Amino acid sequence: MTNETDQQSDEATAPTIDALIAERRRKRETLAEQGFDPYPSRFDRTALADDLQERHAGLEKDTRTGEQVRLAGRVTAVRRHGKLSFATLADASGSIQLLLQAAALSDQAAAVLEAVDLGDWIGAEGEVITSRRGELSVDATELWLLSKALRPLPDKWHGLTETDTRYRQREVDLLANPDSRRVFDIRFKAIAAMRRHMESEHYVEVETPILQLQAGGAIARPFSTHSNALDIDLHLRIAPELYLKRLVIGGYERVFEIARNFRNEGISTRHSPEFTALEAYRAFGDVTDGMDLTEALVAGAAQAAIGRFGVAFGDSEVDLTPPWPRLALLDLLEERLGVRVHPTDPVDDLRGVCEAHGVTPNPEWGPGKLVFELYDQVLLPGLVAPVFVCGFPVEVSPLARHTADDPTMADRFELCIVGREFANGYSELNIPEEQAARFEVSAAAKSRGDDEAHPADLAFVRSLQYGLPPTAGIGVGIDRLIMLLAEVEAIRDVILFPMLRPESTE
RNA sequence: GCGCCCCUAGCUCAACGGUGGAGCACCGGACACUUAAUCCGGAGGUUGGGUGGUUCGAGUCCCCCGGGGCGCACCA
Repeated sequence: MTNETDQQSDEATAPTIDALIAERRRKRETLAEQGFDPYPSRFDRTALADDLQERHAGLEKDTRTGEQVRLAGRVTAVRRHGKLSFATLADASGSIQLLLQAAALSDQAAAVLEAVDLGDWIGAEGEVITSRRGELSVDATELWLLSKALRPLPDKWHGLTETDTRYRQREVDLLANPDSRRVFDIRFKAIAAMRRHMESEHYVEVETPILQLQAGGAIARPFSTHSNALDIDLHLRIAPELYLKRLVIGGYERVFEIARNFRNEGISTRHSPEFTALEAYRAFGDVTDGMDLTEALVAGAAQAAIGRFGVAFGDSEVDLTPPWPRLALLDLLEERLGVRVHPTDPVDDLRGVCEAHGVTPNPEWGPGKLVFELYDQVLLPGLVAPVFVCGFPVEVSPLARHTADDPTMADRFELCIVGREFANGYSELNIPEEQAARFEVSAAAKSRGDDEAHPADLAFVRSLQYGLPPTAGIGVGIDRLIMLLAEVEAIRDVILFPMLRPESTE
């Protein structure tokens, strides 16, 4: 921290916070003047709070264990009683009480106790005991200030509620709000579990380009940037799909990437401009293997992250216990609409069905897109319990293999839970000529100004000409899965540092 | 992009259009078993910004700007 930065913040904030910071600085300087380093370079700890709590659970009150420990963490509470004080020390594992008797403290410990503020990082050494009231404590004889919190932490009881500050200063949110920690612990446990599962299935984790000449693999508007060295415009990836399939062509028969994707589109409770997806490709598999993998990943993530299959989301209670039904889209639509639709139906008929169910058809939409919109707007919202919806129109699946007996439908599934889509997968289209033809159609649409068309990627077609084996591919929306598991409704609550407008300078 | 709502001390919240308060945190003091410690005293404010408007008087009503939230539209 430089003086320049300090001065800036001094000018930018109200005088009272400056007074609070100045007071904490004064305490730090006092410690330094007494010869105690306020910023030691390291600290060796020998115990974690939760480990002590577990090992000494149920101990009688007023017990001395004889066990000497060194702890480190943040001070979250101090209760001073003249010559006896108590402090709560919180580390990454949990928290434990420090018992601080003036007569037992070293000179440094006494000075640190005098100078300590809520939020400071400290180290403590002492014997594990229980207090007269029976609380497990460390009867400290030594204290070290490890780093001072110059800024006061949010109210320990009420935490931090302003969402703006919670997102902009996530570190403060994390240390003030246990529920925020809970959500991100779920996130990281879920992702770790999925990674373990992929590893156990012998998938190789790979990294593919984020900066791409052409943003392919999905249908979305990309972010743009520029390479100075090459003097070319580039796009941030909207999906890793095409590169992952090229790796399968190259001989990596099972690959996956936990990929940050970027889409220059609307921001909402459910949409973040950068979001995380797990994409996986498995040679010699088809859409059925994709569903098996998806089911194992999601169920395994739930088990690892929250230890149960039941979740309450919004007004819904859902049971994620596998297996989940695999039902044909066209059957589900027939059941829901009372009429059987198919991409080969006359467009006007399909438009009529749309209108009858409150879907306003866009004149540009072909029959496949009309069927898809019926699914998306009419069927999907009612799919609460987990279900694999199988079989989607080729028209809206430009990279998926068509069904053996129906050239207008693709071997593709979507996983639907609580009326939302959580995963998507298909048997990959591996016939170069057919892929080229699909690109031609979509590129023509794109040149007519259709933003929703997939761009033609000739390099990818060339790759397919070297031979993509039969391959199953899946994509799982990680952020939305975490929302479901953590039972939170805003995508920003599961992203550590969500994209926000620039902070106001006023 | 459109509509509705929110922004008051470091944090959490009050204040009919009539002198901006409380709890926690902070400062000084007391206190040897507390745990949202307690008790006594004190300090802390350009009410998101606006030498915009209405009014005798604006935190409060209106307008503009900034940020955020929710809903709708696009999207996963």
